[in-house]
Amino acid sequence: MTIQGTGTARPAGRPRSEKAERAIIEATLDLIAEGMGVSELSIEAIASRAGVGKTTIYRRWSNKEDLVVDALATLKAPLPPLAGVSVREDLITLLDAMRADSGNRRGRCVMNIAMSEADRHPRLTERFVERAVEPRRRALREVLERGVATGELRPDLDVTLAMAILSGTMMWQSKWGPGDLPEDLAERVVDMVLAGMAPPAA
Amino acid sequence: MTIQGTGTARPAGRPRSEKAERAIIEATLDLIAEGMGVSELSIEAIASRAGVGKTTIYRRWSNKEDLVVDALATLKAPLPPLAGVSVREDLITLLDAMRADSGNRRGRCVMNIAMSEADRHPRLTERFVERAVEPRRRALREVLERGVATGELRPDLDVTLAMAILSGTMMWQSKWGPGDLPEDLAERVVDMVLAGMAPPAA
Amino acid sequence: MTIQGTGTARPAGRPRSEKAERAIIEATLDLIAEGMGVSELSIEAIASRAGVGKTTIYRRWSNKEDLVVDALATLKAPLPPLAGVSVREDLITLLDAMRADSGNRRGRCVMNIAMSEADRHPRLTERFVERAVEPRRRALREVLERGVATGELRPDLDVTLAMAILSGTMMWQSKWGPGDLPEDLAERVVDMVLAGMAPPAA
Amino acid sequence: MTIQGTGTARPAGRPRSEKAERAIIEATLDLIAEGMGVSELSIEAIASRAGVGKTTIYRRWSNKEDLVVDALATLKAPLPPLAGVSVREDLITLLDAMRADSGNRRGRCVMNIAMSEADRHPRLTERFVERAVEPRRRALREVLERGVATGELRPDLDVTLAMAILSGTMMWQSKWGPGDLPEDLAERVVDMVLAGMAPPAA
DNA sequence: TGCTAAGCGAGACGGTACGTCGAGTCTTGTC
DNA sequence: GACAAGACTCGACGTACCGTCTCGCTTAGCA
Repeated sequence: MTIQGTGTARPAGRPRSEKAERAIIEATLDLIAEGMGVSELSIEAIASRAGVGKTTIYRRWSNKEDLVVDALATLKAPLPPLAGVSVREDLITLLDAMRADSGNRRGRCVMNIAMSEADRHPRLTERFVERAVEPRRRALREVLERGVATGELRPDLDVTLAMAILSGTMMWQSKWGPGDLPEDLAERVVDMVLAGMAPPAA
Repeated sequence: MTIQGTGTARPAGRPRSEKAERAIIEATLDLIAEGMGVSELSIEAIASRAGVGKTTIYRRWSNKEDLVVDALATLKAPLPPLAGVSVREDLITLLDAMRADSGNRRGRCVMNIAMSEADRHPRLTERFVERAVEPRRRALREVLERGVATGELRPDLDVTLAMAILSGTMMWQSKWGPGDLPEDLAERVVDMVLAGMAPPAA
Repeated sequence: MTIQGTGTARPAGRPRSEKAERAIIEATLDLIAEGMGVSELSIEAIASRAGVGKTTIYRRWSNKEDLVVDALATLKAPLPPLAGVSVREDLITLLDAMRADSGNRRGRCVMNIAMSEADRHPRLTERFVERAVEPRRRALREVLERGVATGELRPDLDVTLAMAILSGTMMWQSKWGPGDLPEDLAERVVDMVLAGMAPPAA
Repeated sequence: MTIQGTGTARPAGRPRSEKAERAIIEATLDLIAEGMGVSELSIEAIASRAGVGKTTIYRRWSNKEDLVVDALATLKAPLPPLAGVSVREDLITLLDAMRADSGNRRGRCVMNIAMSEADRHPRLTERFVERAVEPRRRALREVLERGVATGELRPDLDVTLAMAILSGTMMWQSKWGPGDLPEDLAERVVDMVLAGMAPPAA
């Protein structure tokens, strides 16, 4: 009505409280980390733990999924910087980051949510893949393709399949493996798998 | 007094209906296959779809977890018979069974449930692992150890790690790979991975 | 089929157990006396307290009402014998029987049931009135009419109204009056009411 | 902090809806009038008929009794004004109000409930007596005592007993008498009973 | 003495209502 | 106009009985 629009129009009235927003996200992650799935998670519990009214949540996110996606997104560690020297080292760096991500309670829950709610909440999965999975996938692909180019890996390598092997192994380990993954896990995986990816004679 | 006890004494009263039991399991699996997680799943819906009173469900299973475990357990395909000739062939057979298991809607849901509810419902996971995961793990281990013994695989092979690579790759593919997994997937995985497991010189 | 009907045909098979029947009635009355209404009363509770299967109850009574009617019917004290000398004495006798009937836990409950379930369970009421109320009403009417005939009561007495006054007063007392009705209550009521029923001059 | 407290501080949050409250009471009375006792009465039915969630009922009344008491309390007609001229006229006025109260479906049900649930739901009875019975009892007592004072009634009258006679007669009639009580019933009762209460000689 | 038919206790069956909890929405007064 | 508080309708929870239905066993008279 009286928005004169000097650039980004500041809406009338009291601005939204960033403190509330942070409290909501934190409460959500806490509850997820305490073992709740998207469905066990109760908006009422989040509101209560965050010291916030339910309205304040629904004003920002129209449903649980959206809130969960945003909460999980704040959690993923940034991609580690790659040395770019050898393929082996870069792979170990990447896989080790995955191991670390799954090493703590929260990270493990992120994976659970991501993997389990796939069929149930397609939009959640879609957004999660876009934000968290794709960047890692892209980095992995780049390293492998570089390896093929530099001759560190065999020229006929099925890069997609190789990605599946590397990622899948790490995920499987963090899911079904021993509670605390050994520190040199990434190294050992890369070494074993690389053997099948190395050029025939070398 | 007049219990003659020919082995297991039949308890007094009307015996439980096997038909009802089957209907409940079927309804549960149907609903899971339609995309419901353990939490979205409503006992009321199961009862209604099975044409059964809620009491009849609660009489047998005291909570949702127990029911879901029993339902999932009826679902897993039996282990495929192994030819036992070459390690490569047996591995392909095993991995292909995993691919098939995950190829249909129900199988995929089984995995989702199993993987997602792990932290949330520890008893569910425990029982599921015991019934479904362990037998497959054991078979895989046997094949690999046989390969080491016969010299088809390198003598210093880390069998546990190899198992993780094989299983993880298949799981990852069925989770994040294309909708319909290619028929020769198992073969390609085995071939690539075997390269790193074969004896050094041969 | 082979009933030859020598008088009352004994049906084939095991005869019904009188012990069970008595136990059921007793259990029913116990539970009513413990403050349950026709609706709070649960067949399951009756069966359990009587040490009897539910079938055994339903075989005899097709619904709760019928059972309750039969149970209550066993409870009413028989009408007291009337001296037949003076109207005043006979009235006191009758009213005192009503007082005694309502003086104990069970009797009071009978009245509660009878009065409360009237609109709800018309058939119950109907049968209860027929068995328990009518005989008393008839006795009262006879005494009053005899009084009119003998001149002990005024000739233009509205007998029906007089009955209502006498009965109603007793019922009201047993319902809203003090817990233990005074022993001479009937006498005092009759005396006060008779004053209005006596012949004008006398 | 900022509660200025102009008398009774309004509690935080959305205030309770009076409309819902009225709808619940109305639905309750409707169902009672349709012949349901306290026990047949289902909260679910009340909620559904009132177009209200069950929670909204349980938020206000913690059990059926409390709801029923409140519902019945809204029903009782206010005490009729008394002319205060003659005892006879005032008694007729009071008794006629009782007759009218019991003349309609709802009123009759009120009495049924009140009388039947006495032993079963002591708190219900207690509160009902306090709200509905006591005021009438008090009015009746005052008229009778005035009559004794003015000499319209005999000086040695047992007022309590007289009250029982008058009230009991009316209740008995409305319970066991003909469906539609005659219009002059109160008059006739008072006249007959007064005869026994009038001063000896006059 | 053994057969047949009904009664018996136990208890499972498909249902209905209970009283509780949380979802997502709406409605207050305050900031 | 955002905020906390909390009432709103709705629907699932797990429990208790309903009245019906098997079960295997008992109890009688008739053969």
